[in-house]
Amino acid sequence: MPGGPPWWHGKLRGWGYRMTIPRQVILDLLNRSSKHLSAEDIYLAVHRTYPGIGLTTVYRTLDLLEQMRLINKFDFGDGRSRYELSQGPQWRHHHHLVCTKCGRIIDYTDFVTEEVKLLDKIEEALTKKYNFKINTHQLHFYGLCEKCR
Amino acid sequence: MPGGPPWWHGKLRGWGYRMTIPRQVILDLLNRSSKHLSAEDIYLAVHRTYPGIGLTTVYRTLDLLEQMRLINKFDFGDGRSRYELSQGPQWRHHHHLVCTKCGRIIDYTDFVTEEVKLLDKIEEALTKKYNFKINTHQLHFYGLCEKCR
DNA sequence: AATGATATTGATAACCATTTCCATTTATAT
DNA sequence: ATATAAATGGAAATGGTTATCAATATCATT
Ligand SMILES: [Mn+2]
Ligand SMILES: [Mn+2]
Ligand SMILES: [Zn+2]
Ligand SMILES: [Zn+2]
Repeated sequence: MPGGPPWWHGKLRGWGYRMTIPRQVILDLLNRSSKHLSAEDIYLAVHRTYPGIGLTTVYRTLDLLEQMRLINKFDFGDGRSRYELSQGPQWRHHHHLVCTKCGRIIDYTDFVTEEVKLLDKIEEALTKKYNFKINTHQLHFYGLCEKCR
Repeated sequence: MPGGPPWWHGKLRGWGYRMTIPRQVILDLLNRSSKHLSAEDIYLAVHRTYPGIGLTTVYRTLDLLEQMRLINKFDFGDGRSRYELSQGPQWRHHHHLVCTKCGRIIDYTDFVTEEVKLLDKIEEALTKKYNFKINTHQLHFYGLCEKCR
């Protein structure tokens, strides 16, 4: 691993948190994954190399990273929360297609420019009208994927 | 209650289901409410007049109505599912503002025309590109409401 | 490099929304 | 009215997530 500490190293310190092995390992996994991982997914993946890391710590770390807004937390309706890195080198703003039959999730970036333009406009108007400070948004399309339709 | 059976009466029969008292009562409550009710909310409200209706039946009925697409099921992130009628006399297409502090949910209809126009266009393109049959969508803005910001 | 304050961890148990089970009741076609 | 399958409700089970707490690891200070 060349090139000094990863990009998120300073973020944790900046928020006054310590840089621990579980946090590094979990962040590294999320950084290398392009999937939408559940807490258990992460626990199992991490467990192969670091059997000492407990599920509780996974949950705690995910909560922490979500509060720092380093990751996004989703509920796609399958009974468990799922997480993805919200920023980083290869990150792009995107939304989701969710198959209600098999649970497959497709990231799409088509039209995001147009979407984000409209959403920004809406955000601004809603902020004024309802005096509501908007931090994030989620747009999900639900339906049947190629295999399931 | 003048005017014959309510508008949803035929729907259940049309799907081959029986019209039972719990189903009538739950649908009537959802029809009269403008809130986003949890299963427990519904159970408690219904329980005052019909103490015999059990929580299990509430869950079962909500599942049924969701499958029939008479209601929408949401997860706003507070650990329980919430439901609203998806059609009916006073229904209008709308999206949601969710306060991450107090859980307040605001329905808004501003810009829905523009939104829906763009979303329809996106839906069409995504359907083609990913061979994905889209049934519904959800757009949530998360932030802090007037009181909490 | 050793120290000490305290942030963090991991195992276990608790929590709680939702499901499963199954005997009983109810709706409806005949 | 009767028969039959659908629907119900209470109790117990399930499963993802959170609370508890003693043990451990981090890191500013020495
Ligand atoms: Mn994604
Ligand atoms: Mn609504
Ligand atoms: Zn599918
Ligand atoms: Zn609020």
